[in-house]
Amino acid sequence: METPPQRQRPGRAPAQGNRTGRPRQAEVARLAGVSQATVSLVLAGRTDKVSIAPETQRRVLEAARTLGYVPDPAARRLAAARNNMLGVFSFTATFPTDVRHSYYPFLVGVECEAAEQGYDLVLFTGSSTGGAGSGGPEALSRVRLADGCLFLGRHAPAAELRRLVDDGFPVVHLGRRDELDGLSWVGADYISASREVVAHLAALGHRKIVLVREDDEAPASTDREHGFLKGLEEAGLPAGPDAVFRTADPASALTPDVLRGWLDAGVTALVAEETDTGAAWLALERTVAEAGLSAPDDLSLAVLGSPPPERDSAPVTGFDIPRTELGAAAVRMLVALVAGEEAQEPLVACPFRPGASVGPPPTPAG
Amino acid sequence: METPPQRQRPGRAPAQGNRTGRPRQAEVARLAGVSQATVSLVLAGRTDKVSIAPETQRRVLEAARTLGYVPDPAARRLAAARNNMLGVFSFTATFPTDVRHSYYPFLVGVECEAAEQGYDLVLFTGSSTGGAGSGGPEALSRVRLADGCLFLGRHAPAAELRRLVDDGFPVVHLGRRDELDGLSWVGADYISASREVVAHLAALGHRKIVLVREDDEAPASTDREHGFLKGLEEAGLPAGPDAVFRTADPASALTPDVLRGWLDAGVTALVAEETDTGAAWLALERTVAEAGLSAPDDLSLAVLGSPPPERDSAPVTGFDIPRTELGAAAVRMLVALVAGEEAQEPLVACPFRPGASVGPPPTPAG
DNA sequence: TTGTACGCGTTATCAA
DNA sequence: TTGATAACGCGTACAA
Repeated sequence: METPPQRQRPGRAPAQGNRTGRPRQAEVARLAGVSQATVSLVLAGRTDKVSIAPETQRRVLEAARTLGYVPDPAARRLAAARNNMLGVFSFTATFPTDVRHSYYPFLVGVECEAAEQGYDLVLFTGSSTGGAGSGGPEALSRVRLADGCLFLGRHAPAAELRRLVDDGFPVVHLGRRDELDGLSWVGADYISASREVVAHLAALGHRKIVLVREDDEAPASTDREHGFLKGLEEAGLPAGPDAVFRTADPASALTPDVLRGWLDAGVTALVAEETDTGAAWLALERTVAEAGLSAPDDLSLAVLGSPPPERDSAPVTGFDIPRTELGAAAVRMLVALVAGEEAQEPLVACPFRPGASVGPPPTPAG
Repeated sequence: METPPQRQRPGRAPAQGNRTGRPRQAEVARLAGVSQATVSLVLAGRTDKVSIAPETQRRVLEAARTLGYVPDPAARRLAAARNNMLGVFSFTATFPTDVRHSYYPFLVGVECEAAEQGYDLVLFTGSSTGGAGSGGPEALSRVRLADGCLFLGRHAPAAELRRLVDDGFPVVHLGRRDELDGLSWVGADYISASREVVAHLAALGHRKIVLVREDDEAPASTDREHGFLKGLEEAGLPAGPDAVFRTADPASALTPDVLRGWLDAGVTALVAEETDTGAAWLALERTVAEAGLSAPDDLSLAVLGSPPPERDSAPVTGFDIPRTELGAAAVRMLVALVAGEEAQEPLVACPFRPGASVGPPPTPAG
């Protein structure tokens, strides 16, 4: 074997060995006896738009196969602004110790739909863990490796998101997010679902219903209240301030006395919102038990969402949050944005879930 | 070579608006009144090696802050071959429906240690889901976006891994993997841990011990057998072929009759390997119950690993697999490789776990 | 101490 | 149909 002692000509003619040790299009081109541009065209499959001699195509493809050519994702993204990858950024630790609070169900849908759409997934871990660029604006900036990015969690910093959106980087937020205009999001239709729960109760004859909720300004909370009030209105029921019991600490504020006060006032059904912690529902459930009452005999109970899955008791009336479907919908929207299309319908319906905790109101005289 | 006066001056003076709408170093340079190279130096903090006027540095930093400059990860990777990100690739779905079979515990350690080391994490979903480049060699190639990559799962295709390794791309495999030389890996020290379990049994007085294992050539299985046999040897116990019961289907092959046969032959302790499915241990446990026996009175039982966590009965003697620590160790090794250093010790010790399923051998005559 | 020039690997636009 | 050539944004020898 004779390796002529050529001293590395700089630039022009690509030598056989490059920094990465892996063939680039230039090498393929040399082997196929064509130009690098032709290689790019053939490999990108754009042969219909520019039309290249079949024989040439064959040579290029074979050369690529021989050399084991694989495109460099970074270069692809840099040059074409696309590399067929979607980012997912979650602000809480992606792999929390407590699995219940994770975004697992969403991610199942995301992963599945991304594959369906022919995109690969790239997950970025949150800055909460104190990674490389935590704190700085760089933390969010790395998502630019992908063609677009999905954001999970309520606490996505507005400024950074704003920046991405303003730069025209495709972003979809999982969960309603109205204060940032221009930001696309998909979310569960808590309003309709909550209204439906109230309608169900009203249809059974309940005339006085109280909502127990936490003191939180998150859309997920306010949406539920809106839907609840709307449901009361539509059923012709009083929707005064007494209809909503709002407290920062349901566990201590929701005492058996409070509960009995409601019943004495004619309340026959209680509805609790569901949150990350499930505090409102858990407090309600516990207080009812402490007061020696039980649903649906003494009163009806419903939850605006799904109660923590750890209980194996009878199902509670409420609605299901279609987390997997939400993830999939988010991916579809992101793909649309990446393709330069308009974002579609952001709301995903929550199916009503009948349960054993709701019945007709008890007759007044027992 | 002179560039003739073309319209739309190429390169030289970067206009204010670029494709991404986001400032690049050139813009920062213009605002600070320096060259783009200076910006790069200052921003990279290499001011000690080239030494730049403090005043200049101040101007550059301020300009960068004013414009809200953030580096482009793709460009960074392309130019410098580094972007401070570590990849994680798992071949089974990253978010399986069945959480027990996931790599969750590993990932907890990986995420934590990556943050510790100042690296960001990028997760690539497996080709199993049928993503963009499933099947093709491109599936694995996208990991090149990161500085190095961690691979999870037994089924990482050898050819693709070989390619990455040959190209000098830093790769660490989670789990022993010897058939690919040059491939770095970290794994649990099943051999020592299994030996220790046998030593524990021998010290209690057991003289005849049988290992129940599946018919699998995975290192995780063979390592356990090696350690088991080594333990027998060191205790001066017979390590003949009878000492290992190997079957493709423990559930049907491990009958109460087989079990009684062992006891009649003087066997006083049984050891099962732990695998993904836990088939060997589950079969053993069930058969013992069916035979009307119980541990540790009638015989001693141990498992080479941790039994499925769903049981809330007494702890079984065996060893713990330090999954989280394994993830962390893998990250440390990967960081070393990325830095061009040698890979360190690949084995992580599995702590012995005392349990209630092991005791002294029953006295022959009851 | 700072600026010039080039390369990283790909896509895209033109002439030829 | 194909082949130069220019970006894409950043890092870095080397020259000034």
